Amino acid sequence: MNFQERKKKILTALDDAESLTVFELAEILEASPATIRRDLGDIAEEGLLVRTHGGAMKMENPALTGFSEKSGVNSPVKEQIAEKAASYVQDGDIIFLDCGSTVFQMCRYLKKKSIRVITNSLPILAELIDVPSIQINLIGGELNKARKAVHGDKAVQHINGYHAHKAFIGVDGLSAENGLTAHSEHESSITTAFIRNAGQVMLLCDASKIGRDSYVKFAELSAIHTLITDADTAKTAALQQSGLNVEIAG
Amino acid sequence: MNFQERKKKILTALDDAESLTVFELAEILEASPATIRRDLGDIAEEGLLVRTHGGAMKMENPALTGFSEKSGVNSPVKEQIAEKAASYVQDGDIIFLDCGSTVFQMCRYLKKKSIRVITNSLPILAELIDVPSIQINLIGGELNKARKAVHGDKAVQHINGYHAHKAFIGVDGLSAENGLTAHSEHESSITTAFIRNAGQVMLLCDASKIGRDSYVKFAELSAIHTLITDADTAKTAALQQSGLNVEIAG
DNA sequence: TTACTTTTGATCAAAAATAATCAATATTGA
DNA sequence: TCAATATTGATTATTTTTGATCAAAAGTAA
Repeated sequence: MNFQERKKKILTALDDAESLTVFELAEILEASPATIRRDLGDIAEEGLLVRTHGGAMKMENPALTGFSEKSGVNSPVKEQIAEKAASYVQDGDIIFLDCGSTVFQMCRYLKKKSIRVITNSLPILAELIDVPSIQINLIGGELNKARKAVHGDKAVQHINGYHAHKAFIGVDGLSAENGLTAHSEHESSITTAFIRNAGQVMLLCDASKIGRDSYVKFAELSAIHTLITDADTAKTAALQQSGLNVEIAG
Repeated sequence: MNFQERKKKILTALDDAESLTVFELAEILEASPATIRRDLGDIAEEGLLVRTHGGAMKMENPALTGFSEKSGVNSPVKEQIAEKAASYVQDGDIIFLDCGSTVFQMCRYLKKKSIRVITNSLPILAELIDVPSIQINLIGGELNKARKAVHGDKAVQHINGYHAHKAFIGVDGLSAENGLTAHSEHESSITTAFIRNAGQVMLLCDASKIGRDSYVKFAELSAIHTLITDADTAKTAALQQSGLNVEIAG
């Protein structure tokens, strides 16, 4: 049985029982306690259960923490990009965090830092709200329930009232010809606002999106200071020739 | 049994009994008094109960735990007030919901309605986000982690950008002499903004707060259209003489 | 007030659980 | 196929939790 299967079974089992011990789970899953501990540690880090001494308890409110359940498996690639991106954040920074699964993965690596986070993403909010060293400003506006994020004119105006040292953003498409593209104006207007009001803009983007264009063209390549990606130099060559600073993660 | 489980049981037990001794809890949880004392110390530090000499008491206004405030602390009185308040909400309404436990209880009774809710409270957000018939606007600004709500200048400015049919608010104190009073300026400035931008203002307030004054005086009685309370007419007489419309719940 | 009782917080040793390490096995990609 | 990588389970060292003990502090009654 692999990790994904065990994860599913553990969460199902915890849904019935309020809480279970490592040994109970070891018996249910026919795996060793060591494996169960590793699994529980990983799942707890995703915020889907509460680790206790000796076992685990069901999360009371997975409503807003459910980015990982929505996007299924967080790919190792996204994690590497997120980790690299997080390494650009220093204590004392004020940063914008866009909504999007790769940016969300940064949370893990931000928890040890002393920073202020300004975001429109509810999963990010849920993930960081219990970290004492991180202060949070929430972007207000209309709530997009599907994306678990805030958007709209009011949100853009609100972002314009802030200035951050760095912005970490995502896109749907990126190419030397068309710059940054998205598949919705709602999203792109928020991202544009982050770009406009940040000192440095870091774009997190996995290889699959490079060279691909979506239909809303919302920013030039020159708006970005650094692209953080897992793509190889062959794919990013055109971008680098356009003067973009590229950082390969992994 | 581990700490997380005991914590849950202690809070549940305290919800029924008003207060319990260390020895009573030790018996209920089958743990030693030393363990109970440690637990009570830790939980008290989180602000979820009041430590007394020899035991613990229920917190009247515990900081909203988690996003979704589960069972925990809803008194029947607050529920009656909340139900009555919700009966003032009609389909199509745009309403402001303040943060505070009584206003939060309204959520239960709002779920069948088709409305737009504008709020600064994260527990309310979490409670209503999955209701398809309710659209939500989130007030943006600085996040107060302890209260799980947004506040600050930006939040007030943001509220000023909206107009709602009705506002449902709470207070810490209410009297004919001093009007509405609060514990903190942060809270009161938000509530003031709701009052200023709503067509009708409904004040949800249990009997214990009537005739009591807190130290930040932030609005006149005349700002309120209807007081919804469980207090008897003896207590509300002075308020009614000042021209306040009083609705008794229950 | 003073004497007496209760409660507490600190300390400590025992027990339980965990994290780290390592070898064996399974999986993946060339 | 083989080499490289990842996963698993066992072993060991470390950490956490717990209950007992006891002096100090807080509460109570005279």
